Amino acid sequence: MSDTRSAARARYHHGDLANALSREAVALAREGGPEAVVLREAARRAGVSAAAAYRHFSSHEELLLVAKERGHELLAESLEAAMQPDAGPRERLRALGTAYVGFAEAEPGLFRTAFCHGARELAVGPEDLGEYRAFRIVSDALDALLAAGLMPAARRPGAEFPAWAALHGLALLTIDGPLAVCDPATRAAMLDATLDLVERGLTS
Amino acid sequence: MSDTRSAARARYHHGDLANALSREAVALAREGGPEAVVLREAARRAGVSAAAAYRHFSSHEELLLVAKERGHELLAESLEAAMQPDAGPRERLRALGTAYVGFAEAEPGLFRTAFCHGARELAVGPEDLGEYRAFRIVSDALDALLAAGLMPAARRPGAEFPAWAALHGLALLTIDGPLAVCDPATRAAMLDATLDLVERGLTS
DNA sequence: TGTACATCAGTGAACGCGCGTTCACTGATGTAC
DNA sequence: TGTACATCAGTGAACGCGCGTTCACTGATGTAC
Repeated sequence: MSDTRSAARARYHHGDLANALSREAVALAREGGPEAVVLREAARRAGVSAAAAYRHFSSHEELLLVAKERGHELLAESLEAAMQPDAGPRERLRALGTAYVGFAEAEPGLFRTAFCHGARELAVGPEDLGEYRAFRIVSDALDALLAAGLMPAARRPGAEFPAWAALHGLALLTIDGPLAVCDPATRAAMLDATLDLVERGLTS
Repeated sequence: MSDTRSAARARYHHGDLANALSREAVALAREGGPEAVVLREAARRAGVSAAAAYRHFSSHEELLLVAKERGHELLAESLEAAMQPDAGPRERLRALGTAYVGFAEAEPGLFRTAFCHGARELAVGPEDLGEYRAFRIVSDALDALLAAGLMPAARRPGAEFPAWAALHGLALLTIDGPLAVCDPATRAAMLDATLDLVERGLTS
């Protein structure tokens, strides 16, 4: 009762193994990106045999997918948390971009996992957002920009992609590319320049 | 003499093994991205024992690095080939962006390898371009834009990053993200929208 | 021009490793009567 | 309330696999005399 978690682990029946394995998979992704999401290691950390994982996941790929989806979820939550609703649409957009790159810097492993190659792509188009919640959030920010009359209506359709692309690209150049070895001040300046470009590009 | 290559392979001394292994490493990257660059497989394809590779590369990482660098090289060549010098700076910039995303689509494995995590990052800053030739090319295109008076001088320093980020992000969303499952027409439209955003963002 | 020899670039077998996955099993749980 | 039994969630050993890397070796090359 004082420690239900370790008590649960000590029991022959774990009681919550599916969740525990998912948690560990996410922790592994966090620490080492998609390659680090190893079924045996997740089981090890959950205090359980490797075979036990197969009662809850049909394959390694399925476990990786969980980490991937959780990565997208946490990214989206991070974006939502960064935007206070009373701010103007321009400020919201900038806050969004800052949070996006900030998440990638703070959680590179998870970010890489969320966007890693393979392990099933989620279908999505300019109007069908699928499970990319980050996309939905960018979309809302652009709607706000449009509603405030800061953006030509003709430019609105599909504008999520250019905006997202700029942020996404900067995030990747920051964690895996040339900006990875730059000092924080330079990185902040480049983020600012990118936000300027996006803002100007949308609102001209 | 009629077939120097296979003759060379048949010989006990290969004669050009370092280059052959590099070639195979690039081929593997092309086919399956960085994870596919496997030292043993490169040796196998070169018709040589795995151990032989260690006469020319000190480790698997070194071989991977070769593929990585070659990826950057081919990307740069592809960009250069896409720009005819008689075009105006705006057109050159668009051609550049189109070629960048086009390269990623045509050679996703190589593109992913070029920008893959780990295996030593090359130092580079806004003024120190390092070995990223693509960066230099983007830089030149922006210089041309500036020289033509299409861009405020104050905006020029460090402008490579926002521009590059937008293209890079779109490329990644195209090969590993939501745009991967879209039809070519949608992809082309999103490329266009991104080029618009970049152009407007730079020249306003 | 011919021969001895150092050097170099290969061989192939083996090493240890960690992975995903399967299997026959066993201990715990909970339901039917 | 108590007992028989089906079901379920674990175990642990084993499978085959392919990897990077090392080692003692050997065949080819080219240089010195």
